[in-house]
Amino acid sequence: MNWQSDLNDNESVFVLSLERWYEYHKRDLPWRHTRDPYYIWLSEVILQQTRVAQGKPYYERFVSTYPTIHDMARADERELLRLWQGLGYYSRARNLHQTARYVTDQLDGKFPDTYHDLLKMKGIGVYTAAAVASFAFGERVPVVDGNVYRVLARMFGIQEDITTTGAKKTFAALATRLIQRADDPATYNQSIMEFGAIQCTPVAPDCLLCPVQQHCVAYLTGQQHRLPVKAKKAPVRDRYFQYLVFRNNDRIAMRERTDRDIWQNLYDFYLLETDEPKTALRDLLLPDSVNELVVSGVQASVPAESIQLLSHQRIRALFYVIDVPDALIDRLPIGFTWYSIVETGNLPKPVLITNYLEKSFG
DNA sequence: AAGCCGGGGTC
DNA sequence: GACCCAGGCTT
Repeated sequence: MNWQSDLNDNESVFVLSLERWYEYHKRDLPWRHTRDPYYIWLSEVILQQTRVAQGKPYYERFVSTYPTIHDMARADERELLRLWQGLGYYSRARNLHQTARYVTDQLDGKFPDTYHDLLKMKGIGVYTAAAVASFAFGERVPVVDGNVYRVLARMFGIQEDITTTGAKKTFAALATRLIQRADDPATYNQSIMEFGAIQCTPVAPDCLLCPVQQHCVAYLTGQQHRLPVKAKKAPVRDRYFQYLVFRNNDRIAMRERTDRDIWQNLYDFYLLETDEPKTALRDLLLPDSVNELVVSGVQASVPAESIQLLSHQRIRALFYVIDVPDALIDRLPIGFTWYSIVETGNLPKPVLITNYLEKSFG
């Protein structure tokens, strides 16, 4: 036996062991009872950068609200965004809607059925294309997600920084070779991700009960805690949001966010962003038209403060409630509309805003 | 290649 | 507080 077939043997044992492990340890998840590409796709988009436990209730809600891709295509985008509210990365919801409409209107409702064609859809990248192609259509193409990077880096002792382009090619090539040894490509793809989620976890992997312990370079060399290698991200940026919450009786002024910024297409209040933290209304430099509302109005109580942590930003928000006199209700800045408290409940909003409304007006 | 885009769970 | 999650898009 030459060195190459020996290596292949090792890889085959790894692949077949994972598939066997999966049949015994897999969780019972709703999207594992279907091969309908619409449901598979929906679940995969929801699960992008999202834990199963967080995404599952959203999946149930989407499936019951939009039983077919046609239902989703027909849906109002605002309603879809509201259903997505709280899940984050809202471009996923907008892309979901676009792709649903594209498949319904341009492809006669027939979902693309190859990795190659799936990649062309909005919001479907290499991971999701591979997931749908293998789970729904049985195509032999490997998924490479965060779990796979971790499992492969440990198993094969790969030291490359997984954030680099070179490493992505290394892992993709290895994954492509491995899936050739799989008994069933869909099962293998599921198994390596499930294995990463349950057994080969980021911290405190359960190596002592690991079925491929003796094949794992990291375990055999005591490196499992420091693999995969991943470059540190830039520190989170601090942002200071001063929200003017214009109120008139039981109505509040809100607008849709349209800038190239966080929370696109979600609703919030009049916003002044400052470079430094502020604590008083009089320190804010406001446009004259807005200042008119402020000086003519009555500031209710002290501003509420709230901090929202994103993966890349720390938002420190202050909410100043301004009671606008009836005479000035037509002077709202462009884009703003009065909404009753009840109506604001129907608007898609960032969690920061939802929490604030709940706390102050709920 | 690097930056941007959420929110939540876990240690 | 740090890490990271069934990533993708834009520049």
